[in-house]
Order: sequence, then structure tokens, then C-alpha cells
Amino acid sequence: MTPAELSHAVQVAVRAAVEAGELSVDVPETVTVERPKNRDHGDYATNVALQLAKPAGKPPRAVAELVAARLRELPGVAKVDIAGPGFLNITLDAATQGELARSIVETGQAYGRNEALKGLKINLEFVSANPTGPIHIGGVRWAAVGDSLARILKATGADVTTEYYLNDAGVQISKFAASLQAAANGRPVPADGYVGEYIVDIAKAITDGVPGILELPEDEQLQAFRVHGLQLMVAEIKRSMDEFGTHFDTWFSEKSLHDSGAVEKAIERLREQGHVFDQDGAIWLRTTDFGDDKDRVLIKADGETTYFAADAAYYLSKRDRGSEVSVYMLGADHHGYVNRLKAIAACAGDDMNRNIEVKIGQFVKMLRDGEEVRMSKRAGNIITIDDVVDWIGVDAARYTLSRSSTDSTITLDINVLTSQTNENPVYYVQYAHTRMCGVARKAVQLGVDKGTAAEFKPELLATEWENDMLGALGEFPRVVAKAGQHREPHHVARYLEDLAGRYHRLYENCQFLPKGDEELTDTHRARLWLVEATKTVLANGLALLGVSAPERM
RNA sequence: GCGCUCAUAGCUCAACGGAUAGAGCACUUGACUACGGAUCAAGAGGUUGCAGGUUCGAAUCCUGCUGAGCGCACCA
Repeated sequence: MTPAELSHAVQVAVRAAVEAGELSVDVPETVTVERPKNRDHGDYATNVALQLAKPAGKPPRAVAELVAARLRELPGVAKVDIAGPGFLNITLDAATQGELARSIVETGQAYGRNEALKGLKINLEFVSANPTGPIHIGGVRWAAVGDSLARILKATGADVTTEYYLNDAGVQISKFAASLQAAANGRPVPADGYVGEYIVDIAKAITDGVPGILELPEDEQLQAFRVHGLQLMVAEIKRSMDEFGTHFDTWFSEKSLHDSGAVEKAIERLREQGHVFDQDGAIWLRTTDFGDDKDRVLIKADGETTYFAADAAYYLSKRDRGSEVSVYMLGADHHGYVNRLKAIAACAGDDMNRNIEVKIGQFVKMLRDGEEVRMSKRAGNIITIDDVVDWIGVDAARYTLSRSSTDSTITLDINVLTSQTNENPVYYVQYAHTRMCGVARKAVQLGVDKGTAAEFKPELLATEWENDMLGALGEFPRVVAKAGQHREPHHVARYLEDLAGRYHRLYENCQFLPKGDEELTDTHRARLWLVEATKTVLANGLALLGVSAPERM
């Protein structure tokens, strides 16, 4: 019996009590059934009686008794206790619980998928770092979290489009081009220009690849560096993302918004909604109508459109392309943008509490020899995505960056991650998977297998370790759904760590295969089903994080 | 000055408003004639920054305070 089925059963029990006239309350739409931390509290616990006590006008324990009496009648339910202030602690038959192992094995890669966000069209934009330099550590966090989130949202039934917004227009690109030109000509980098080895490398790649570029007139030469530099930098970013296992469905060009007239059209649309006004020779969007600190300029007095105008056009583009929920993942230094971005949606007539979500991710701090390594694209002393991958590898990088809530700043100690990689929990999780593969290999060696589904005897999975494991496996779809709904992939990572720990304990306490001269028993077979189910969940979970599930390490 | 985010074990971090706040690492003590010891068992480690409030119940929600990071452009 899955948690979802049990939740439904509890709800039915409440309804029966109401229909029998024993309870006078509205039947709740959903009933929370959770895995108690303390196993003395049964396989599952529900607080439904506590929540219904007040509206029913009865003591919680009295309500609990009414529900418990009905649950006890259900097949598969072994015991129902009332504990504490009125919790219902439910214990299932071993066979009912054990059935889950077969069900998971048969569901395979699809186990964990759910429909919590069924059909919801989500546009997920992340990284979107300026193409004026390599992706730095902050962007790496978003690459890991954003890509994992996309996988999780898909597993939760959403229709997801991932997107990288390329700021390929504007002043920063001009500075980038000027920096390349200066480097190529052996001139000092202009003020506010970009420095760093990558500038020299790209400049060299351009002069090598475009013969005669240094003989062009100054302005033509600058334009050539702009075009080729942008091209090379974007290619470099795409390569890094690809190697990091991060996929974007769309690479969206800011320049295309300007070139196509989308920016002007967006302003017109916002004007029709009545939120655009003229003042001091500039054209403004009245974002203060929707919680922003101040109104924002769309077109400056000199006639130039602002970056904010492109943002507005970009939001409308996402909307026009079918997005119901546009999720922006921004760094903590951009938190001031939250209100103005949401105001764009509101000014366009959308629901700013539903159609747009802006997630703020806290910084990643890196330590080396106990000192913080500052990251600055302009200083040239930067930690790039390639550095991180070289140091700790894709799996460890993705896992480490995905296992914490984006709300918290995280500190990565380079010395620890480079010298003692086994301190990273990803190895703990991956090792559990390799051990399960080892069991499978050993079984083949012994010439035994778990038998057919019809031969599987779920009631033999009765020890506390097996029960713990089954309970944890049953949680997986709910964990994925929660991670998707909260847009927080770290729930999946933490769950996998817990699962790996349970597996290691199970391994210590339950023999899966016959030793020496022993015969293969039904208990062995049942446990092999459980091991395979566990392996399935671990592999599915790691896949959601974009981390490999190795067969050997 | 205004605003956003954060504050949990020595460290890095968890905890749909639920029961005794948990993992990993580090530390102490044990377990390898094994299905991979990259493991397990046990121990120690906490007034969840401080003070109030809300309720059956608060690390979680509300208010104030303290501390930290960040942001407050007709820049991009």
C-alpha cells in the first residue's frame, strides 16, 4: 500500500464517520499521512484527528477513535494506535508493505514520476550569465540546480522549457569587444574593460582565425571582434554547459528582441494596459502600482531603450510562447529585481503571484587554505565552471551544489574537495548503488535470481531494516513532487542520502544471497526484489540530479 | 535611511506548523574467514542569535531587537 493509497483510505474513513452521523465536519480534501521519525509510532501517522477536533467540537482523541475504528477494518492494516494528543499511528501487514518492492521493480524508471504539476507549462530560465566571460561559480550553482529542477519538474508532470537568456546586446558586449581588440593589438585594456587570460586566448583565436583582421580600419576591426568574440564566447559557454550535463531547450538572444521590434511592441502592449506614462522626456512603466519601489524607465530621454524594456519584452515573449509559469533563477545580488520583474507581469495583465516566480539563490563562497577566494569576472581572478569540474568532477560538483537549499549560502572548501573527495556525500550515495550492483553481479555468479513476480513472497520482508527500507522507498514519489512544487531539488538529494544510509544498514543486517553451501530461500528471493527496488529508486533519484549511478567505483 | 535574504552540533548543511531538532565530516570506542570496510554499531556534541506573540503543538508563522550578506540609476 502506498502512502497515497493510505491517505485516501483515511479520508474515506473520515467520510464514513461523517455519514454515520458520528462526526459533524467537512471532509478534508487531502489527508496528510507521513512516515514518523520514531518507528514506535507505526509505519504511518496522520494528524487528521487533531485538525478535525476543533471544527467537530470533540476532543482530538475521541475523533481519532472514530477514524481508527474504521481503519482497523481495512485489509492490510495490522494495527491502529492513538498516541499523544491524538495522532493516529498505523501499522501495515508485512505483506502489504512488501508488495511495494515488486511494484517498484515493475515500474522501473517511471517510479517516482507523479502528476502533482500535470500539464503545467513552465519556462525555467537560469544561468543567463553575460557572454563576456566564462561561467563563474555562481552560475555553476544555477546550472546544477536549474537543470536538476527541470528534470524534477518534468517527472512531476510539468511541461518544461529550459532557457538561457543571452545578453548579446548593449554596453557590456561593447566593452568585451574593445577588450579583445586591445589585447589583440597589444594595447592596454580600456577602463572598465575585461581582463583575464580568456580575453587573451579569445583575441588570439580571432586573429588566428580571421586573417587580416588587424589590418582593418579601427571601427571595422572593433565590429569584427564583437561578432567573432561573441560567437566564440557563446560557443565556449555552450560547451561548458554541455560537459556539465546541463541542457537548455532555448538560447534566447536579447539582440533578437531589439532587432525584431519586439521591444517596441511590448511597450505598446503595456501602454494598452494603461501602465505606461511619459515624464521628463522618457517613457516609464508604472511598476509602483504593483509593489515596486519606484517606476522604471522603458525608453530614455535620448531615445535608447533600457535593459528593463528588454526584460519586459522577454517576459511577454515567454508568455506568447505558451508559458503559464515563468521561473527566473537569479543570484542574490539581483534580489532588487524581483519586484520589478513581477510588476512587468502584473502590468501585462497577468497574475504576479502565479504566472511569474523569481527565485533568489544565495552566493557560493569558495575557500582555499582557509581564505575566501573572491570571484570577479573583471578582475580576471575567477573560479570558472571548468575549474570546478577539473577539481572535483561533474558528479561531485552537481551533487554538492544541489544538496542545499538555494536560500542558504554555501561554502565549498577547495582543499577538502580536491584532496579528500570521499568526504563528499555523493560518494556515500553512489557507493550504495555500486554495492547493489555488486549483489546483482554476485547473484549471476552464483547462478541464482530473485524469481518471477508470482513467486515473490512480500510477507517475508519483515525485519525492521526491511520495513524501514520499504517505507522510505514508498516516499520517493512524494519527495519528487515536493521538490517540484517547492522548486527545491535538494529534497531529492537529502532523500537519497537517507536511502543510501538505510541500504548500508540493511546490508549489514540482512543476508541477500546464500552463504557457502546454503540453498537459496524464499527470503533471499524476497530480499533480492527489495535490493532491486532500492537500486531502481537510487538510480532514478540520481538521474533527477544529473548525477551518474555507477555500477563500479 | 529604505528594502530583500539569511542566522540550527566544532565544520558543511537538513527538518509539508507535528511527537525525543537530524545527516555527513571531524573526535572517542568497537566490528573485516564479507553479498565491495568508500561500510556498520556505540559514544560525545544544541537554551535552533535574543525577547515577546499566535495554538493542542513553533527551528518553521507574526512583531521588535542584534548580527551578517546584498540591493536601492534615464547602467547593463
